[in-house]
Amino acid sequence: MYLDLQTRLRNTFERFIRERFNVSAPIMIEQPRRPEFGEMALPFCFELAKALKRPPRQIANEVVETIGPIQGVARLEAAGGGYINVFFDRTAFLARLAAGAEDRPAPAEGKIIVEHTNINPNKAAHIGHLRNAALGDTFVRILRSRGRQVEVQNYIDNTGVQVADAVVGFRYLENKTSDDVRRLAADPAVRFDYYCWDLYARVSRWYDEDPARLELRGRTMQEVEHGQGESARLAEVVADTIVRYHLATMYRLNVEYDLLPRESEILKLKFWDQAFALLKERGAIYLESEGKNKGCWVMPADSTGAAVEDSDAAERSPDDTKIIVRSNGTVTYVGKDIAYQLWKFGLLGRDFGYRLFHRYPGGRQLWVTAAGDEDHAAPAFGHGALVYNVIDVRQSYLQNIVALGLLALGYKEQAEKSVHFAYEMVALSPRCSKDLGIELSEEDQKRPYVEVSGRKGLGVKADDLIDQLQNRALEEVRSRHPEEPEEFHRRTARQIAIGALRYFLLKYTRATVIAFDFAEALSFEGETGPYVQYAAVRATGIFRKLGGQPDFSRLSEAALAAAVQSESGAEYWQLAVLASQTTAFAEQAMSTSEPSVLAKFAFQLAQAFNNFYHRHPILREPDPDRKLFLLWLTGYVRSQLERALDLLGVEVPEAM
RNA sequence: GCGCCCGUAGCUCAGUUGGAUAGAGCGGCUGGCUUCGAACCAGUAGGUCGGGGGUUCGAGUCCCUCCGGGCGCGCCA
Repeated sequence: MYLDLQTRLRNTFERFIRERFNVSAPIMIEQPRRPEFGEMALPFCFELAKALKRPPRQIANEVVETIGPIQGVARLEAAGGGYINVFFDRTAFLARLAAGAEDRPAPAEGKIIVEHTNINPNKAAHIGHLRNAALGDTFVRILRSRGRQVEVQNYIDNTGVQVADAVVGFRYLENKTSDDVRRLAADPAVRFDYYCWDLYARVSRWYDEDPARLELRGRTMQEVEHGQGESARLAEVVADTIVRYHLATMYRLNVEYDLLPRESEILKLKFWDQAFALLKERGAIYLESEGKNKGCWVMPADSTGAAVEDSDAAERSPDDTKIIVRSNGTVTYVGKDIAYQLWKFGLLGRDFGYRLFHRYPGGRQLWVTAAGDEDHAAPAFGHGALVYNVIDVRQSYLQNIVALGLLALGYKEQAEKSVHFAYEMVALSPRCSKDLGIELSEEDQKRPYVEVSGRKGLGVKADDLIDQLQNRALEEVRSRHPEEPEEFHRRTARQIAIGALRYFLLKYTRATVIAFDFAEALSFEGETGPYVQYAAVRATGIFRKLGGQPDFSRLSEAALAAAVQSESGAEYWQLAVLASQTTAFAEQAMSTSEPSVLAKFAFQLAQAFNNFYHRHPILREPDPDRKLFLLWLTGYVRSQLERALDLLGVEVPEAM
């Protein structure tokens, strides 16, 4: 609705100024600062002033006088130094909203692959992982709402060093066999992921005490990669068990996946060998014959991961290359990542096998890669037209190298369509570290925040935080609704806790470091998820009291006109027109890859509704036509709040 | 050293490819529950947008420079 009108305006003005002034200019549309300035403001006359060498206000006047009527627009007004303000035909706009008109997404162009979460399966998830998943999942929801076909992948590095470290811990620090660990993992009294969290920190300290012990890690890693023997069996138990924990944790936050591509299959199916052959064949990498990188296969790249000027390989500085294959013949992490990225675009010439891993209660199927025991009825994975990798900003260098690898292979388009969806880390505020009982060095105490470290066991575990939020919410819900059954208390507390958590993680822009603080994260007041949920719940409450939805087909155009022209008409109108912008904000969140704009919008709409709710006692409205209108408006705002929250992955409770 | 990011109210943050009088939340102060349930609403105080130059009709936004902070740049992942 709103978006359609915006598009219509843009096209109309573009055509008009091209015909009248013989210039083409992009038409920016912005939100006026104040409601008296109308619903949309166009500042393009300022731009035109330069080309035409005339004062902007004069151009604005001319445009307003000569452009003629535009469908859906009541009037145009030249304002300020040269703005054109657009005033909608309010009654017509509301009538179309009431008739259920909606903005349609533009036709989609191929599959989008979004990779997110990607937690090393050797310990419990922490708050940093939650930010990744919340951002990734919200972005996916937004893409899907705009008609895009999306495949969500959660990459599992089940043969990497971190898993090897857990194996070292069980095998050499605790003298456990794979059967012992299997029993431990199956013991309902043990939180296996928490157990591993501590074990991982212990192993890291154990290495620090005697660096010679790192040799054991190297050997273990090779055994794990090889896929056979006791270490490999142990690794499988650890990784598989912890992946299940991670999926359960993420499911608490309403996050689901389509596919778990695993490193073990990348190895078994020789993805790297294929990529290596391609890279050599096309000259993307070469064997270094001298210098410190002698014997390594390297790719030209500068220290930011950007391409370097063509020059003779012999003269190139070792600093302008990135090692892809080590001198001992083993491949680096980026090498495998290049292979994986090629597969995502369907460029590798090789595919995984798949088998069904899990069926979510809502019906979505989660598949995992397989080799040997695959199910041939699996859907077609990969072959993306556009790929988003949701990884924190510290991975920029490696993400650039991956894209550069594609470019060096001649896949310019796919290199451009490899998007690093970057975000800043979640760190701990000094106060938070103190709350956790963490001793900080003097140096760390002076810092604005402390980095989370899995190695040190320094961080807030995801499930601990969710539990805390849930307990707080539970207390609150119980005291407010003592008459309701325990089942209601638990369900509602969960919805509120997740609403608070997801909103908290999404309200910051991606470039902002979140210095985690319990007081802020645990708040249910002010700019929080529960505030927005509460606004929607209040609207529900009105209809509950009323005993159901009235028949809105009885809402006449005359009643709409009377309402917007009434004393409070401007208020009603502003609320309605704000609510009608849900899709426009979703579109903006998508095009800027910035979910926070949608979070901010949801809060703004909730705020507007709460104000309206406070000022207008709807059920006591004496005029039946007006009452029907107010009920319609309430229902409409509620539906839009629910939509916005759904895109943020937040549910609306029945009552709060 | 090179590259990227950040610096806006006491605190935490928004600020729409440069636009109209810089906005929220928290905290402070004042007021509002006989109600569609106050997880709420209203009012109020609080700003040389890190400093300095520049670009232009117009700069929190772009450029340069300085200051302060963070993160990258490994035969780790």
